[in-house]
Amino acid sequence: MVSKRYEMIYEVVKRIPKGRVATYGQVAELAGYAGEARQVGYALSALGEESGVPWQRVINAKGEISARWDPSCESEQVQLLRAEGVVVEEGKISLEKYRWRARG
DNA sequence: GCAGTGACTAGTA
DNA sequence: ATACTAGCCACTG
Repeated sequence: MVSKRYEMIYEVVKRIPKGRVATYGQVAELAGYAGEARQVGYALSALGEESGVPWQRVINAKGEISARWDPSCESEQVQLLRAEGVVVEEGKISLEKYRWRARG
């Protein structure tokens, strides 16, 4: 069973529209846990592929995909993002173009 | 409660 | 521009 904070983070991640991305800090802030960017990544690490959470839409402040225990997931995340229309170049994403805005 | 760890971020060189 | 360092706060043992 995950912590309540994790569920809040998952809810925010699920709110990220298709073809958009958000940074860890942004997700944390929207979830009401500003400054806990690390916890966002930590929470996503506890996710499963069947969790229904679009974890691939969450990237770091540099627009890059943070490495996990398995580096192969990096390429997989890129494929998922590209499938949604997000252009990924050299493993980086233009935050200025694809960053999600909760305000609409 | 203490110590170690982490899918981060911002600052400095 | 890249590389390194410090700060951050919650989870785990």
